[in-house]
Parts: sequence; C-alpha cells; structure tokens
Amino acid sequence: MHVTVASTAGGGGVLRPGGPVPDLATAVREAERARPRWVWADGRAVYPELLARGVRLSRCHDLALTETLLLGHEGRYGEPASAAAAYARLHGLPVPDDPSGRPAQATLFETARRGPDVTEIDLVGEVHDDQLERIEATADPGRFRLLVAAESAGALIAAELGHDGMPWRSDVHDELLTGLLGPRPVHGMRPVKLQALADQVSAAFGQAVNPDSPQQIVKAFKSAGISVPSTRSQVLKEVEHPGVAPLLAYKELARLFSFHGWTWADAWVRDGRFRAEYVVGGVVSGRWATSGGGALQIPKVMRRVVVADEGWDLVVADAAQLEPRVLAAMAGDRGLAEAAGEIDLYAALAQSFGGARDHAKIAMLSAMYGGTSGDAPKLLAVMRRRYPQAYAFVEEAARSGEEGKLVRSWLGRTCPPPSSRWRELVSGPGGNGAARERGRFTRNFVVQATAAEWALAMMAVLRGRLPEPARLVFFQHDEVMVHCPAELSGEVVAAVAGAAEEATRLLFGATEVRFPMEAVAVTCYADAK
DNA sequence: TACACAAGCGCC
DNA sequence: AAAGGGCGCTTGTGTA
Repeated sequence: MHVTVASTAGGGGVLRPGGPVPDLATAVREAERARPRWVWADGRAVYPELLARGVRLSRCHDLALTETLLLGHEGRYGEPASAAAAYARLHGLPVPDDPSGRPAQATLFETARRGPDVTEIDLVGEVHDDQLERIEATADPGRFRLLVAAESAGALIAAELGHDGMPWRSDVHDELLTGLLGPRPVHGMRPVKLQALADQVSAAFGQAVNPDSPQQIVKAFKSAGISVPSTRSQVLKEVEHPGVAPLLAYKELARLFSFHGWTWADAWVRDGRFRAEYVVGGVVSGRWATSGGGALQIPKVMRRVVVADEGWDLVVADAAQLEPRVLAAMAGDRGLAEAAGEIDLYAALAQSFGGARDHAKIAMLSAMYGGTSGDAPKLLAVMRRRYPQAYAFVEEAARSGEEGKLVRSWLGRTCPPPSSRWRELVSGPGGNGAARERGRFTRNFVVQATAAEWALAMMAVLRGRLPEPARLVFFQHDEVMVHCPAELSGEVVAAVAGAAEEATRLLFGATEVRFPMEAVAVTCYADAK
C-alpha cells in the first residue's frame, strides 16, 4: 500500500489517502501502523523533521532519488531530478533547476513554478504514477524496482544515521590530539609539537619553509640541490635529506589537526555523537558521499575515539572482498564463482596463479580497475585463460566505455554519458588516452556500482531486522556499525549475517557465490580489526 | 575580498 | 616509459 505525503507550512501536511492534517508527525506516526510505503517528493525535506519528533518509518519511495535513477537509465543524465522538475516535464512547463541549497528551501520555489492550482500532493501522486510506468519500461523492471526500493531505503537510513550519530568520546579525542600534537592552541596557532616539526624543517633547509606549501618545499629541495617532481609522501620517502623526516611527520600530524582536530569536533560532535551528513547516491556509482564532517575519511587512528555507551556494544561488520565476489556473481563465471564460494577468495584463486595469493589479487584488481603496470599484463593473461567469462565481462564494459556507450550496474544504475569535450578529444589526434580513461571508468563502474547496490540492500534488510533499541550508526561503502545494548550484540551479529544472505538472494538469486559479512561485537571501534 | 583551482592525502 | 576506479576536505596560491 502506498500513502503519498506532502508537508505544508507550520508542521501540517496532507496524506493521501487521508487528507489535510494539522500535525504531520502525529498523523504519519498513526498511519505507519499499517506499514505503508510512503511516497514523498524528497525525503531530505521531510524525514529529518519526523525523526526529530520520534517518528521512524519502514519504507518509502523517494521521487527525487528515483527520478535521478530513471533519468540516468533513459540516457538523460544531469537533467533536473526534483519532483517539481519531473512534473514540469510531464506538462511541458518550464523545468526548474534542482535546488542547490537545502531541499526545504525549495518548497516555495516549486510552488511558484507549478502554478497555484496544483497542490503538492497532486504533484507527488502524478509523478509517482509516471515513475511506476517508466520503471516498467526499463531493461529489467524487476531489478530496477529493487534498485528504487534500496535507494529509497538509503534515504531513510542516511537521515537516521545523521539523527542518531556515531558514539564519539570527546574526552578520548582530546587526549589523543593532545598526546600527538600538544595542548589545543589558541585560534590561528599551530600546536606546539606541530610547530616544533615545522621549525626542524626550516632548520634542516637553512631557511624559512612553510611545510604546508608544496611550492616552497620543492624550492627548498632545489636550493639543496635535490629535484623532486612533487612533495608526495611516497616521493619524499625516497629522498635523502635531513628535512624529509620532520616534513613527513609534520604532514601526517597537520592533517590530523586540520581535518579531525578540535575545530572539526566543535562543528560535528555534540552530546557524545558524531553526526555526519550523508548524501545518498552522491557518487555516480551509487556510493554515498558526505557533505560535511568527512565521515567517509575518518583516519584509522581515530577509531579509538569511537566507544560504545556504558553497557552497550558496537557491532562492526564489513563485507570481505566484496567487489571480486560481485564480479563473479554478475559474470556467471563458474571458476570464479567456485572460488568466491570460499571465505578467502584470493587464496582460492592462488592455485591458478602459480600458488601466489598476491598474484591472484593483483590480477583481480587489475581486471576491475584497469591496471596495467608491473606484473598486471602477465597476470591478466592468466585470468583471461582461467576465468574467461569474468575477464570478458569487464573487458566488455571497458570497450563500451571507450566507444562512448553507457554501461549499467546489475540493478540498472547507469553511468553518465561522455561529455561533448570528451567526444571532441576522442575524435582528435591522441584521443586514445581519453578513450582508455573512460574505459577504465566504465570497467570499474559496473563492479563498484553493483557492490554499492549489494551493500545498500544488505543495510536495508539489516535495518528492518535490528532488535530495539539497536541502531545503525555508521556506514562506509562496505562496512556497517550498529550500536546496541551488550546483551543484544549476539542477536545483531546474527542479523548481519542474515542480512548479507538476504541481500545476495535479492540481487543474484541462487548463486554459488558467498558474500561473507564478518561481524564482531566490541566496545571500541579500534578493537574491531 | 571572494572565489576557483591544484596539490596532497584520508577513506573505500 | 608508464600507465588503477571513486570520492571529500584543507591549505596555499593565483586571478578577478
């Protein structure tokens, strides 16, 4: 059953079936008892406010996210994807650009564009009907329906992650920072240990050098008679000069200070929780992005700051070797699928590569990423011979990309078309480079996007199976974290394994390929690995 | 002063 | 000769 919903000013709204309600949160809470699929223009504008009122919903159809998926599938990547834009296209009206700011601010704007005689609830209903029809017209409607459901569930989960937040011990964070950097400095100053390293760098070069300025560093090395192509750590490690050691130490600590230091915590941590802003579908491959807080780039040293509440556990789980397993399942390669039936896929492959697990891994990664350096060509030749269908699958994706075609994930997420700039480049002299670059992108897209789908489906299933009051608190591509009372952690660990199995069944049906999801219950994130 | 961009590096 | 996909974020730097 579907219930469409639109919000109006002052906390009110409209449900259909139903009608106008003065208090949307209360009405939605009531209607949720029947477990409908909620249909709304844009969950980003609605759900956070419902969460703030303590309302949690089980399923939705998000028009804006679905429109993005449909437009991509239809080869219309980049057209405005708001519900208002979809409505305007249906009626030949001027199509409004997607709002760049917060979705909530878009409501007034949308009202102006759709005319005074069409209410938002009508608009939502009409666009929804249209989308259901267009879903049936996709290459594989069954899969696309699953994609839409998973993406929409992602919208719920992202809002909930932002609402609940990951446990973050400010005292441990401060201790960690103080230990590495010295006490918190006054605004605009470097912490003492950072300043000491900066001074050592200048002393080593015999002149004042700002270690934050790659240009100055290159110059300083030049005046010391050393030519460096860049100031990347990997490059500097090979250089023999007394400035190198303090410089490398400085770079590492400076990053910690500016990315995840006290200022960062002031902005993103409150009440013992780190609340990130996740962006569902923020990456073309369907991976999530963040719009602040850098939740997807938390350095590993920071994991000790993530500590469960007293009497609670963190259940941390990541999908092992997800991408090669996805490839095995998609390509229907019997040999690879057999290896992917093992817990350690690369070890199972090793025999084909002369017994070397590392070689198997390089071959797989090169096939999925388009790698050609080092031993890759030799190992890829082995892969082509031993796992011909898997090899052909990614080669086909690469060739399509080089030819400017679109490729799709397993569930139908579609890569962007090449730009007009790319088409010019490719038809010109030396266009091979651009073609190959896009080939690497599409080669990777089919695998990465399907892996993202698997992870999203897994998380959606898991969310529905968590015992109260357990909560998802973190998600990072192929890894989830659940915060739960310690006595429930066994149940949560089992739910994770079950969710992985169910996601596999939903995407691939009966497959030999296994997707191990190893979950551990810990009190501190740092202890999870 | 404001903004765009590149460098560099963290995560997957 | 070398050649891996995707992102976010901060600082420095150059331009308007």
